[in-house]
Amino acid sequence: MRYCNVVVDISLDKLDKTFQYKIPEGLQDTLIEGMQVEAPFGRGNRVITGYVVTLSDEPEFDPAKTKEIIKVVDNSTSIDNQLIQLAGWMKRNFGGAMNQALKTVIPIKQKAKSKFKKILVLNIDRNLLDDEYNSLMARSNHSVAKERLFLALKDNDEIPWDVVTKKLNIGSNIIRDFEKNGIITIRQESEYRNPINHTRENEQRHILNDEQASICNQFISDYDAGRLGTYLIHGVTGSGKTLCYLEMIEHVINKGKSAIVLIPEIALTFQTVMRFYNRFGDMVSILNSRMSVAERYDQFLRAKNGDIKIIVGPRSALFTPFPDLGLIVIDEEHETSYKSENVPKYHAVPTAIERARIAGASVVLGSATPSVDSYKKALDGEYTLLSLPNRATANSLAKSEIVDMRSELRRGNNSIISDRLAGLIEDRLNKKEQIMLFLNRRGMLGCISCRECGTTLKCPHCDVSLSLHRDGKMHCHYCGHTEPKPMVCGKCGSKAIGGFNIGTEKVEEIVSDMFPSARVVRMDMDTTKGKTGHEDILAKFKNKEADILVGTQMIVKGHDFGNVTLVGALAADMSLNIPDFRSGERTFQLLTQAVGRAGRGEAEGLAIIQTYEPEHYAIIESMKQDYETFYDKEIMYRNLMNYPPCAHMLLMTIQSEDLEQAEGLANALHDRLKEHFPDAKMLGPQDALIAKINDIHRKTIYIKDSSYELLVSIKDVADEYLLNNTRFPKGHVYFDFDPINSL
DNA sequence: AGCACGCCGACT
DNA sequence: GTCGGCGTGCTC
Repeated sequence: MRYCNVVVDISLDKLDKTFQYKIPEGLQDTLIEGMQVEAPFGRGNRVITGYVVTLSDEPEFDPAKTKEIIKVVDNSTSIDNQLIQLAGWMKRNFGGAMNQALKTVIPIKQKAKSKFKKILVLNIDRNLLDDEYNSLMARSNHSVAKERLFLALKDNDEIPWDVVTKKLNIGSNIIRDFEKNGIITIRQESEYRNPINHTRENEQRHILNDEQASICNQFISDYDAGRLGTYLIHGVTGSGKTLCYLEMIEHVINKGKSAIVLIPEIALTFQTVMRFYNRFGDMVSILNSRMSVAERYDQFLRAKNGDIKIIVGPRSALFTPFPDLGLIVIDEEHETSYKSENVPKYHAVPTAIERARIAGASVVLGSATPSVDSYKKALDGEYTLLSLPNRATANSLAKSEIVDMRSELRRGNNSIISDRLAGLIEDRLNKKEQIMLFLNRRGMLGCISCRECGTTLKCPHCDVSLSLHRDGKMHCHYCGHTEPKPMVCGKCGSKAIGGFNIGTEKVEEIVSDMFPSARVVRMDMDTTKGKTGHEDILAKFKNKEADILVGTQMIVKGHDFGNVTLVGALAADMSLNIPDFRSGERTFQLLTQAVGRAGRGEAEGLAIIQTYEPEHYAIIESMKQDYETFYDKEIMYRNLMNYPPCAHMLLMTIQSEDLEQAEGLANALHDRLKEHFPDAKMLGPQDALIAKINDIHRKTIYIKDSSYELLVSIKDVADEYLLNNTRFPKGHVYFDFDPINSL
């Protein structure tokens, strides 16, 4: 007997699992994973729709009670079907279970939920309510539930359905009874709000310059000729990439298609959204993390109904169910936020390309510092490379200098600010110009250690150093654990316990000390906690209410301040020391962005890069703003070391609360894979870079190979092993293909 | 969510 | 005994 596991298309936690059904004779051959089916459900065998998640020959449930599928819902052209196909592709290429992939792609849970926001409305006169109540009480004196509802209605004309069912604990049968007797009516609210509540400004259309026009025309003529594909726009900061996106989108919209624009969450600001809104008006909607599940679902509904044609949002906007998708734009395509942290750990770029292939659409990637992966594909001819080598405005790129912090140290300056930078800050303050100080904190774990015996203080739950905050307590960035800083070292008793914490707070302090007259603002995780914290600080700086802005990567992402003429990158090489093969790429991208912040206005800008490794090519080329040379050197290194994109990598993380289970499972898995794939290059098992997070032990196995398909089949073998694994029930394995941060 | 089952008090 | 009403628990 063949069986299939089905996720039920109902919005409820308790039903958020699979149900097994028998497959009737006639469907044995047709039914595959991902199909939409109708099946009997519950005692009354009411017909529900669901999605087939897995097929199997083994009953997992009492076969006597297992029912049969009714039929396959045939909607092969529907958008749901396209997205299900995409989910299948994601499962195959990025691991995870089919239902996890389905849930990422289709908002199953919310399906019924936000469609009907039900409200009970009192339908009769207040006085009549009392009569009804009294007559009920006369009939019986134990109708407690009805009494509760009457009392609630006495005080409120309208009560939300949720309140009635959950808080008052009144069943739907009673509500229906009230409705039948005309005491109440049920109002269903299904209106959706437009998340952009601003008036549209008069659009001043920019005329494309020659470079911009040329790449737009290439896209347009390809599109009109039916040549769909993937394009990579390599455009320096300020070259007008967004303008090109707008032009391309407009063309596609005029052809009756829709467009998805992906933007890194951090860049999803008011200004960016308004550029699209001013051009396209109510055709545009947005998606962001601050929206409720229901609000986001509303936008998907509007897209499905054709009410909107363009959506702007983060990674998840990729799954907007446009039935007539024509173009997917991914801005700042090198950003790490395009790789999902959750299973399936998909990357938005290849996933967008697959979605476009299914839907018959094109993809446009854009960046000033393209990812090495994408640039290689463009050079190999897999993508079409489009270049915007010049700034659109007259002002040229900022000049930049490298300051060697080692010689600074030799001269006796052990401050985090070099003499050169200090002098320039002084100068700019006098000229009433603004300064940005960018602290590269990537990979910095401002650790606290004993200077006597060298012990560093670690989080008791994670294998991570604690860092000292201004509140005098030590914090763990991974699990949030805090503890007070000890007075003496627990190991040797020395009092010389101190932090090497050079966070933004510290920089702010140092700078304020050095330049007492300067007004300094700081922007980091701590100061942007609130809803508008982000915007508030930026607005303050923009309005020249501050002279110096100190911050982490947040401040270098796409914000333009015309009056900034000096950018200082402190500890530029910090991110070079992360044990990750992409650290050079990351560093180059961050520094290039930081340098690009200077001189966006009339006055010429200058960027100072402070480093202990002035000879590193990532530092030198970012100073020169020379992407091509950086790429050549980086790809040589990747080639030499067999790192992506020259080869592919599968990272398996084996986790368990129990160290022995984690070790045992890792070893067993390794041996099994070695048996099947004796030639595969396998590293490990070993401790993960962070060997413990939240009391969960972590082991890793890396496999490198030039063939992605081989890695996929290795994962399949591993999956099969894990399915039958009974020796290590407490162990879990997570797969990550071409990992972004290989922690 | 939606549906039936079973308990409980009230009434014939 | 039986009837209507309410809470509970299950759904392959």
